Amino acid sequence: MSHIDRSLIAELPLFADMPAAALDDILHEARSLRYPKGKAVFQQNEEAHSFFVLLHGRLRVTQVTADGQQIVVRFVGPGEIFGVAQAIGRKDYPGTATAVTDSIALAWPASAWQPMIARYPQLASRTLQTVGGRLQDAHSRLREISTEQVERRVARALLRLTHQAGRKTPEGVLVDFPVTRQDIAELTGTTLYTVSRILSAWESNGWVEGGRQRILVRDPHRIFLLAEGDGT
Amino acid sequence: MSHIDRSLIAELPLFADMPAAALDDILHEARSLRYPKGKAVFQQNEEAHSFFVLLHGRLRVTQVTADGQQIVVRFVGPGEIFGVAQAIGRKDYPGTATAVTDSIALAWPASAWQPMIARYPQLASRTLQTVGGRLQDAHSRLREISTEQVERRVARALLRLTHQAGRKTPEGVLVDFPVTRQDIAELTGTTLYTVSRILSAWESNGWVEGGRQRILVRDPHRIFLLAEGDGT
DNA sequence: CAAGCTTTTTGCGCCTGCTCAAACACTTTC
DNA sequence: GAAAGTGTTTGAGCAGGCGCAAAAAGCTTG
Repeated sequence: MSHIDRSLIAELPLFADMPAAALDDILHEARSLRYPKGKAVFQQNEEAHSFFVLLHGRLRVTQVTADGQQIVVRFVGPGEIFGVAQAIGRKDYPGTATAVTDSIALAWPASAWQPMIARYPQLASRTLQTVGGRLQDAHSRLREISTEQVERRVARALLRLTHQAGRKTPEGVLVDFPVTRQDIAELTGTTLYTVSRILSAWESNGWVEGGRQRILVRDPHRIFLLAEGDGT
Repeated sequence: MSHIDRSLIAELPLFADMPAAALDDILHEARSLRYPKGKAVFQQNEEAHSFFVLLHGRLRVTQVTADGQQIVVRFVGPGEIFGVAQAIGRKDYPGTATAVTDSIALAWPASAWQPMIARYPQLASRTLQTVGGRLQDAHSRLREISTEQVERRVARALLRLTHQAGRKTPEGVLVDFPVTRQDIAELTGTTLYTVSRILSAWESNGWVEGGRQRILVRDPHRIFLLAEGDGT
């Protein structure tokens, strides 16, 4: 059995202020797994055999409808807990998690969840906060998709992406993982054609710079105004 | 200080299998409050002073956008915990909860949450399941609103309403609290005009029967087919 | 029971954004 | 470095559903 060093997780909010012995105890059941770009960590409807903490990389969580349409539920970044299906009372995963960059995750068997929160109740409490935050995100998206026009929704999605994974460059803020127009369409409830048109228009204004699976925001304030401002 | 009988909550899933002493302990800090139809239990952005369990009645939870547009987040029914803002790490309520029928709720001060889950960890675990369920609902709605046409979304919303609060009558299933066309529009991300047109069309087919703040589903299977079926 | 208010219906015109098609650009593979 | 694969752009046409307006239908209040 491979040993996992507690320093890998000691800094994460989920495990903050936990004694070293507790961290070692928690890590005892964990495996560390590599997911090369494109590989799925788990599939929608698959039995929820594990839950995870992402150590490195980036995942895209999607759901497909009965007729094959897809939406992007969220992107998962380092330090986040994910795949907590059994914690919210599900037997299977409600979505598919796919690595969009080479990723490393810790995995615990689903059966470890109950004993773990029994011994360390703050884990339940912190997971509740995480899930609560996701619920609010989902409600924000519902509010936006219900009431706002596509361009504004795309602006908001782009801002979120830069906050989640923005890397500052001399040119502006770059979304630091591969994102397709299709991804943005599935985040905002529109089509890849419409996203492409909107980004092209912004690019011709010099506000962003596109590229294959690449978006650089040259003028974040401008995008912010599109997202939040009045019609001016 | 008024005493609240533990029999009021002993049957609720949230408190299932808890000893009588624990229930009494939990109830010690609770107040029971009446909300006549139309009164708000709490307002969006208000400081989250309390969390609640609904004993009787029905609430509508809404959010308004900066420019005054509104969406319906959910309806709350008897037995449900709600207003758990502080449990998910918020200082204020993210939405407004309004009684749509005369309602009675138990209220605990927000400050009681941490001690309560420290003493009864299963409360955190069960709240996590509740919030997780809401997250899945929100994702379902996002999926639907992103990928489906309005008529199908209205069909789904109507089915949900009948499952949440349907009363069987000889004529069909009646949604057992006042729902306006506007409510359904705000649930499905459309306008009250479109909802009215759709319900009128269904009514002329004999599948539903409308009325002021009233919807009777005469042919639930038909509505189910609209929601789930292929295009036939 | 008349007046006033809220909710619902319906008509009409229009626009946002979708669909489909085709070309183009960039990467990866052999 | 050609070929194949994947992602992006752009045009043209069209329609689902929105916005507005006005009337009708139900409550409810004095």
